Amino acid sequence: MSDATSRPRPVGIADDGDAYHFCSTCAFSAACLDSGYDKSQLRDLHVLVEHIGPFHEGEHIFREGDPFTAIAAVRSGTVKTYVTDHEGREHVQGFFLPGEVIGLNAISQARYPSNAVALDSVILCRFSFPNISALAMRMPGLQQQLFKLLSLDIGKAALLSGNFSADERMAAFLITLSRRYAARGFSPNRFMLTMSRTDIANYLRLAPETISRVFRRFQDDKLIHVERREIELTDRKQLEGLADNVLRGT
Amino acid sequence: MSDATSRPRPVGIADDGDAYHFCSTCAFSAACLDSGYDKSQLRDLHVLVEHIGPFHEGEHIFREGDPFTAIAAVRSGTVKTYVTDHEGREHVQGFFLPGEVIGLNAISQARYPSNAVALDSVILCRFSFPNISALAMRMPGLQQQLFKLLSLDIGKAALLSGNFSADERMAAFLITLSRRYAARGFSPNRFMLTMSRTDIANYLRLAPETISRVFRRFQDDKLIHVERREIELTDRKQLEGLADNVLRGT
DNA sequence: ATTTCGCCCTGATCTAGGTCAACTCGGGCG
DNA sequence: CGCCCGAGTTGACCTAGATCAGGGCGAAAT
Repeated sequence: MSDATSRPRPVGIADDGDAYHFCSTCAFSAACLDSGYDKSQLRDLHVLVEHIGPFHEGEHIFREGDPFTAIAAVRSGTVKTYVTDHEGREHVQGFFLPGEVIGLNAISQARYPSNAVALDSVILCRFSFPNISALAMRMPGLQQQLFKLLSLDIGKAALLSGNFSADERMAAFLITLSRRYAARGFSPNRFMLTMSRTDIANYLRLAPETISRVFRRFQDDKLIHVERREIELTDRKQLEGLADNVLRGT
Repeated sequence: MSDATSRPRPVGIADDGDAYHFCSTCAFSAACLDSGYDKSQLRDLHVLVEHIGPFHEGEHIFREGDPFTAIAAVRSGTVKTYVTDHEGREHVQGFFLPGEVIGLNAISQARYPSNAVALDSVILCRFSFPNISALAMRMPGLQQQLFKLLSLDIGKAALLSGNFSADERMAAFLITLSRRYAARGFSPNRFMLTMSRTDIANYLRLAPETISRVFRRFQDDKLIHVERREIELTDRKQLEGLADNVLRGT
């Protein structure tokens, strides 16, 4: 999990006593807090976490087939994962915002099954998987957290797979983005689309032209206001309604 | 995880010394073997596993929203998982053959996010999740196995989500079924489709009529021979070729 | 300031697959 | 044995979204 150009910056844990804040954005801090910890565990955490980056736009974090060594939480920026098929068409599998974890689908084959690329400036919290799973053996909360994260991703992948119209898919995409930003304390109704129209298209299984047209129609219907990559959700109710079938209580 | 009509038959472990064979079909026996075990662990296994069923065709194993208590390995039969949307359309999420594990996507919300129904006569190996995850704290191999299973399901879900033609999807479906049967020692080229055309359609995001037509065309092209629910793959090479884009090295 | 280049938008057409309707067939049941 | 019923098939259309082609426009490079 590193490019030639990436510059690893191991940071570990400060010695000033607030060690449990070892990574404010990452999905594991809560688990570690919940679990309590002792001196020996803290030593483990110290070697466990490593902040890497920044990766800049277009830089790859890992590539399909790379040996799996670590999962990583996004600290800042957006990561896109994708695969390329025989005919060279790109299939985008997901976008990962701050706080979300990449690499979980690599565990089963011990290789990353897809490519991960930075869409803007990205900093990661890297966790050696052997180390974190060893640690999970001693911290029930951490094991639980890992199970939850994995289980969550199964559900996430199932969303895409349904049989939905372009409008439904787009609405679900926007609402999901909005909720994820909101969960991290960003504005739920006004944010940047860090990915291109083409990326969105490949993610939603639509043509880029269709993305344009749906945006246009949503805007004409006063559901959103979109300008370049800046978007505002102006009629959440309606959007949620459209997204409902796709998201179903998620 | 039980219907009014299901009849739980706890079986636990025989006292005759070959305790590690506590369930020959389920995905965890290998992990337990690998990990070694001691007397106290065996006591845990004893309360851990429970064979339930048979569920008969159409009988539900769990329903959307049911509180999550256990995962289960299919011992025999086929399980279909699905959700129903606002308009009453059914979205089939997966088919589970002997040896495969259902309920993994319920961990994150502590509720089953979908329905599970028996397509034929089904017997399950039920594992209380609190118990098995507690046990995993002491058996590294078991924890590893659980991580792998979860990770595998993420990848599986991603397959459906790609942007593929009806032919590609169908070929991938058949090849996948074939491989899964083969892995369990059944014939890879001749097996029963335990699900209806409509189920296949809902799974592949196609209309039932399209399933019929693709079957017909595949048969005319000598790729398969299908009669009622019995199918034979007569040109695996070609089918694998079609499926290639979808499966990509899987 | 101008060029260039990569996104993005928009209109005109095309098509894979959906929809609708009619028919077949086999299996359960009186 | 004949009836019924639900699953499957087949053919005739239709439509959502893809594809193709052309053009605009902002940001970086020259």
